Amino acid sequence: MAQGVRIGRLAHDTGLSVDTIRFYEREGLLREPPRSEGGFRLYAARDVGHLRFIRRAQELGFSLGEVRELLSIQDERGRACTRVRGLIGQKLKSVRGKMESLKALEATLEAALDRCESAAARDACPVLEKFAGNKDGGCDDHEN
Amino acid sequence: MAQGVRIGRLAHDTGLSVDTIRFYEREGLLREPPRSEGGFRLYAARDVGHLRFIRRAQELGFSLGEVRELLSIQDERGRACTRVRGLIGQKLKSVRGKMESLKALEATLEAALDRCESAAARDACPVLEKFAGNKDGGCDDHEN
DNA sequence: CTTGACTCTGGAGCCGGGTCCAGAGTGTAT
DNA sequence: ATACACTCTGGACCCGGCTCCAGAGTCAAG
Repeated sequence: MAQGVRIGRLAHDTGLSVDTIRFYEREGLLREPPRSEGGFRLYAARDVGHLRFIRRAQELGFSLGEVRELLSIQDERGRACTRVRGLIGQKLKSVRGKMESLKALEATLEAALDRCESAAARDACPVLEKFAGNKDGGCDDHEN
Repeated sequence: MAQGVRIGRLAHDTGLSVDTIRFYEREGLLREPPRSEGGFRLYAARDVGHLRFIRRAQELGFSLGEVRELLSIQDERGRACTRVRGLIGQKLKSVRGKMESLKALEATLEAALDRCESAAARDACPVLEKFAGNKDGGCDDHEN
């Protein structure tokens, strides 16, 4: 076995499964590595970094398609930042939107909990009212 | 047609597709509505609110399974208050967890954006380098 | 040389969340 | 009475992101 580690080792080192790595290759996220005489994939150290990049980007909420785009951007250094900035800006916006909504939901759930704890929970359910924006009776009509 | 609107109208009013509404019914997210003589579903006004609830919860990142759970919480208000309280508490916890991660995500993205903005356009993109966390050359070794 | 772990390929399967379709029936406007 | 839009059912299909499998080949240790 000349240069490089086999896929199992790479999987172990990155915490991914062998299948996932091959899947990423098929999907064009990971270069096709050189092979051994017998056809085994032989990975270099940098592939670990590459896979970590993919995982990190994914954790940041980028889809595999977007990750592919980020990767392709790397090849066109120079112009890269403008586009990266755009992608990140978009993500940031959607993350902030989600946070807004979660904050509202948190408040709603807290209120519901308070209400529940102060016992008189036969009033209209604050969760439904807040969520459904349903003026005509809140939870009451759930007798299906 | 006696009481209620047909599915097309409901779809129009909620911005969902007819198929999606039937799908939600199959999945147990929407009650089975009464039918006309001929078998057409007849929806009441409250179903609009119900569907909006589902959409809103979904937008907040809840899976359909979780939405089903939220709906069941609503149905059990008053009675089973203990259980309701527990479920709401759980939800609150997970909402806070989600907010935590989104906050971290936001910080990361913001930092990335900052770095990006302060870099000269022809340097290697700092975001990509950071992402890769690759000490032996950052983005540079992407010759595939 | 044999054993046993590892890897190969191609393809199927899974989950979530829908979306589309055909063929038959319903409702209503003229 | 007839045209036309709408709705019904059941099932197939799609996408993303994996995961699993069989059957064949590879490699290193003993």
